[in-house]
Amino acid sequence: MNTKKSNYFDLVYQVVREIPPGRVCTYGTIAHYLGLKSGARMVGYAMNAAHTLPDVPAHRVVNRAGVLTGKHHFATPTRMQELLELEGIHVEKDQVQDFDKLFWDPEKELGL
DNA sequence: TAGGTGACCCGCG
DNA sequence: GCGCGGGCCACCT
Repeated sequence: MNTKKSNYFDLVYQVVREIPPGRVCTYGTIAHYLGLKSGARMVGYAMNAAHTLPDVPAHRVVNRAGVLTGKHHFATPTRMQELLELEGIHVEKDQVQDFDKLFWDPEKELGL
């Protein structure tokens, strides 16, 4: 196990990994769920490091507007959208359709 | 060592 | 009601 890695990073990965297929979550929600008063920005940073982990579906994490803000950080700018479509999520112009319905709230789904 | 950036969000004008 | 700017903390160079 890692020893000098920020634990809160792993916490973000844990929540992201808990996101079921065909569902999406937001940075602010994860930050609030973990209690990261640091802000959703830190969650985005964790996603950047998520590239080191194979089981971190960062493509299921989008911003408050349901826009694939971080798609540009994937292997390819279209990788994120492709992955979401494979999950059955309709994405148009880098924007998640029915995002309001596909939204997955950990505090509710996990049963806080 | 120090400075700047960043996959964002909220508040104010 | 809408638009724009600032702010928060941690990682990177």
